[in-house]
Amino acid sequence: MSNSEDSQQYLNEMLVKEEDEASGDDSDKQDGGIMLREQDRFLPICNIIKIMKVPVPQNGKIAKDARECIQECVSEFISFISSEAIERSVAENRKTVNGDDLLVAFSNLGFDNYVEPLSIYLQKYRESNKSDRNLFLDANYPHNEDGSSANEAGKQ
Amino acid sequence: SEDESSKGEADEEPLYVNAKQYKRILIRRQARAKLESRIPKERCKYLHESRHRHAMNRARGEGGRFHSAQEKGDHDSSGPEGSSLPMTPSGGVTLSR
Amino acid sequence: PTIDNFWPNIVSEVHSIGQVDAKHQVLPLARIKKIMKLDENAKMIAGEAPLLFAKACEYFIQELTMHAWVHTEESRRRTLQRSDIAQAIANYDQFDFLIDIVPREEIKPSSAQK
DNA sequence: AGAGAGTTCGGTGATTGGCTGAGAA
DNA sequence: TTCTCAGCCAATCACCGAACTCTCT
Repeated sequence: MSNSEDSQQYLNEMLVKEEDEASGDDSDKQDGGIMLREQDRFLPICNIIKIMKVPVPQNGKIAKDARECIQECVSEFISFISSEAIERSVAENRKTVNGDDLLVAFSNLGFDNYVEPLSIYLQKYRESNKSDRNLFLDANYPHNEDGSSANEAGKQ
Repeated sequence: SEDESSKGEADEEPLYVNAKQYKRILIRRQARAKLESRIPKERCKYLHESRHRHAMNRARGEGGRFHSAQEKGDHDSSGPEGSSLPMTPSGGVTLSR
Repeated sequence: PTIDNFWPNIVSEVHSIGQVDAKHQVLPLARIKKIMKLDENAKMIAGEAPLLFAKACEYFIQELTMHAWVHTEESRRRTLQRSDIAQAIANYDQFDFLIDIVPREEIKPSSAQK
């Protein structure tokens, strides 16, 4: 429908943006239905807390301010890396952001520590998906591929 | 070539930041500015009205903790004696396996 | 459990993973994808991208919390609070991208400000 | 072919507040 | 010392993921 006229849409949104909050502070606005809720911008607070408790000692406590702060930081983390990764995928004339774009983005933005474990994780994910598909497809339609009998059975 | 100080810095940000992130920080700042109007300025007390009501109507122990919804309305008031054990969850002994 | 051992432990931990279980993730992939889609330049997103982010976010939360907890202990407290996170962000230049989310002014205690 | 967006659907864990001592001040 | 506030419980229901279809390369 509206694929190539996006620029116009964004300009319209810019114009709509104005000081609209004048009176009342507890009732939320239903302004044309474009207001973002917390569950659209953040990851669930419960999951965040669970992960925060890992490096904190057993008897340690976490203030509410701190939980919400981390919650906001994580969303910025995702957006920050995504922004770089998306730009790379666009630069290579691809419509889809893939895992390799993310890995490059992590590297370019100075998150070098993340690259090795995430590369391994990504590789394992692609392996397990491939093996699942191959087993399923081979059972139904015996396809012949070059070196298709690469079976992996490594488990601790 | 890790040089962070040789940036033609804008007059609005006097702090030096990671050179690898500098450009992206500025781009993200613009992107967040576009979203600013759609973001409520303060956090709401709770996310869902239905879950708020659910929490308010739940049975609570003496210490304010949530308690198993054994009964809703007060029907039993014969003291904590006699039925100290609520019920064995699986009907069997849960000692050890 | 120290900062020096954090990434080596992560690497050995990821090696011990047998098969990646897309199910039972700690963080919901749909929510991660929704956050990525808030970027106006985002068009299509590969399924592996939110999965990678789910892991990366775990690492990020743990590392930031761990750095913050150092300042909690320095102040001889048992409760991690927002100012500890602000200090952690100020002291490690990998966290610079959060400078607008948690401004430097939020560092309350009388401590060194670069 | 394969890969992702947009549905729909059902199963399920994140959401949730009152009391009280841990602990910030 | 004073007094704020985070942990503690588990039942509902909004939301996540799985299974589809459809489009695009």
